[in-house]
Amino acid sequence: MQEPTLLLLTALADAPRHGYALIQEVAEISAGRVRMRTGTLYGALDRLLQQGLIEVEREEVVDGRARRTYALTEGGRHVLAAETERLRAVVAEAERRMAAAGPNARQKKNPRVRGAFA
Amino acid sequence: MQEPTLLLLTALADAPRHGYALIQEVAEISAGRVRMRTGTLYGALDRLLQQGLIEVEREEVVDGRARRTYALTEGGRHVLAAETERLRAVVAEAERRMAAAGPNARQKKNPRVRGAFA
DNA sequence: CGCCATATGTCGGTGACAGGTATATGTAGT
DNA sequence: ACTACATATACCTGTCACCGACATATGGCG
Repeated sequence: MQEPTLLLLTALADAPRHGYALIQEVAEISAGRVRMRTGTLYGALDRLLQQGLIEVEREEVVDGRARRTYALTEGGRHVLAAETERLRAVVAEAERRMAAAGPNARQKKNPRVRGAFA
Repeated sequence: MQEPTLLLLTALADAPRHGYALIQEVAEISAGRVRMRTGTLYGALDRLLQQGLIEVEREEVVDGRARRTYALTEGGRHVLAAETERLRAVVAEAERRMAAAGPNARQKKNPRVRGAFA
């Protein structure tokens, strides 16, 4: 599971939401870092729907615009819980190792951080 | 960045290691969950090398077998730190939302967790 | 001698995601 | 009235990380 998908499940964790609202919610959760495209969104929703992690809670028409609201299923909630648990363990391990190497980590003169995405 | 790559950086966080040792280290970190294939490993190493996040620390021949040892660069250490920080925030947010919905989360009769990978 | 662990690498396929485009309506600015 | 933007859905194509299989080679064990 990649980050966009994880953020989607997270955005649905406290309340059901429709597609467009999820884009905004994801942007908010990630502090503006992740601007999810519609292609990514609806592709991911289809996938999650198929996996039974989310379900269509209701379909309505608001102001002449169709709106489909999605909700986490029980299974989706379990997967999200397991995923966060797993990630927390990895994060803890990474931090433990960085701390262990920190004191005597050798310093190079030319870090030369090329494209570094983060 | 996907999990295999993150685990690779984590495995290098406390000490330099060579390719094959990284596969075992990753398995250990993930409690046996992730069994990294050589295709994934060397592809990822090439990518990380190119991005300047790791570097070849030394090449030697041990018992007739070539061994290439990789180490995190300064840049790689920064990226790993940023990545863990970011993930920690997402995990915290997901847990906060799950707790917020938990008390009154409606229970469905047919969870029907299909392939759920986690 | 065969099998396994160690150790490196390549190649083809798959699937998630990015980016662009299409469609349609309501709202706000000029 | 025209333009631009926000809301809201959906498809389609390309890219890239990862998977699985295969290839190659040495050393140790039974």
